[in-house]
Formats: sequence, structure tokens, C-alpha cells
Amino acid sequence: MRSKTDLLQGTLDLLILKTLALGPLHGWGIAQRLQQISDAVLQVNQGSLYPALHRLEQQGLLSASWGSSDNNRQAKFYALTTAGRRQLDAETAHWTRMSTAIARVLEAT
Amino acid sequence: MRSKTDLLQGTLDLLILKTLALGPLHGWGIAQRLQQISDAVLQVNQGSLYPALHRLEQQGLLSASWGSSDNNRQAKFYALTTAGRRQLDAETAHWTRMSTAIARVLEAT
DNA sequence: CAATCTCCTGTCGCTAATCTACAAGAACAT
DNA sequence: ATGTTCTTGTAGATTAGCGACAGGAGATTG
Repeated sequence: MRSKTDLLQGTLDLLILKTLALGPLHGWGIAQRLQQISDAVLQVNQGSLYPALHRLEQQGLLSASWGSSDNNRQAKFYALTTAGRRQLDAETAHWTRMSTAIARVLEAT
Repeated sequence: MRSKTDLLQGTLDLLILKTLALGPLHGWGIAQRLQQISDAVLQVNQGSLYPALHRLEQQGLLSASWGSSDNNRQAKFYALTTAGRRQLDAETAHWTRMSTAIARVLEAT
């Protein structure tokens, strides 16, 4: 009984892009920040996170560079590219469109 | 280049359940009503719709019966079962939780 | 009355995103 | 020395939704 999914499918890219718009961050940090901002509602597991990051990087939306984290560990820092910023805008618009439409349906009587 | 999806993945069941909460309807009618309420933002294609309906029926959330449509055609009318109504509540809550969390992320600075 | 259009249900094969579960290294704490 | 936390990764399975079909039966048009 699968049923309970930790995220709304299709929103992970958006969440990652948005998080990185606030400043470069490493994968683990992204997951942490999302969890924190969302009061633990949004849980990103590694099996989703890392593939997503690689995907986005491969699409040219993110750039990556190794560095050292706050805890003095090797970490791969991701940053938005210009294309990434554009993509963020597009996906934000799409999300707004969609969620508004759904809200309208849910309010119908 | 897929990119553009007609729905937010995972919300179709919710949309169907909600639409049927307003009264029994046949598949094609559900798609129409969703499209109408959402100003054509939500497009459900048959390849998604019918499998979803069968899925929901098999899960005991919907009951189906053949009848005749407004246009005097054979149509399969679906109605919410008790379990379906419960499921609708659960999925609505889940959606609200999730979309609120996402909104919070998108508003972050 | 024939042809075509609209309504309405369905199936098949594909793709892509996510989940679960696993593995592993390096820094820090005890 | 040992364990715990931080951090990155991969493999396999599932699953929803998409695109492209196919087809029947009532309505409409000519």
C-alpha cells in the first residue's frame, strides 16, 4: 500500500530550484532547508534528491562545485545557472496556474 | 522535451473524487466539468481518465452503473462510495498540507 | 437514407519520476 | 577505538500519466 508519498510528484525540481535561488547549497543542505521551511511536511529522500540534482545539472539548470560544508565536510555545492533561473520562473508560473485551478475545483459546490 | 504535463501528478484521483462529490457523473462528463471549472487549465486525457476510474472502482472508492447520458447515450455513471468519501477527505487534507508547504517555500526569501 | 460528426468507453506501450533499500567515506565525539 | 553524524551516491521496482489508437451508437446533415 504505497499511498503516502512524501512529495507532490513533479514539484521536486521546483523546490530545489527555489531553494537554490536563495543561495548556493549542497544536496543534503537543500533537503534540510526544505524540511525546515515546511515544518517537516516536505521530506526529500536521497533516492529522489541526488538523481534530481544530477538531472538538473545535466540539463544545464544547475552548476556544481566541490567545497567544504559548515561542518567541514566535502560537499557538492549547487548554484542556479541563468537557464535555471528562467526555468524556476516558468515552473513557478506553472505551479501557480495548476494549484489555483485545483483549489477552484476543491471549492466548487 | 516532455516538460509540459496537463496535470499535477498524483492529483487526478483527488480531482475525480471531488467532482463526483457534487453528484454522480460519467467519465467523459467528469473531464468536461473539470475543464470547465478550471477554465481549461486541467485537461484530462482518456488515457489517464479511464484507467484512473477503473483503479478507483477496483479500490472500492467508486461504484459504477450504466445509464443514459444527457445526450441519450450509453454512459457509465460513477458515484462515490462511503470509502470514497473518506478518501476524498484524506486526499483533500493531504493536498492542503502539501500545497501550503510548497507555497511557504516559494514565498521564502 | 447515407455519410459524417459528436459523445463515450476503452486498451496498449512508453517514459519518467519517485521510493525503498543499500553502500560507503570522512569528520567528529566519546 | 568505536560509533555517530554528515554527505554522496546507485540499483531495482513501482506507478501514474501520456500519446496514439480503435470502435460503437446516437445525432445531424445533405
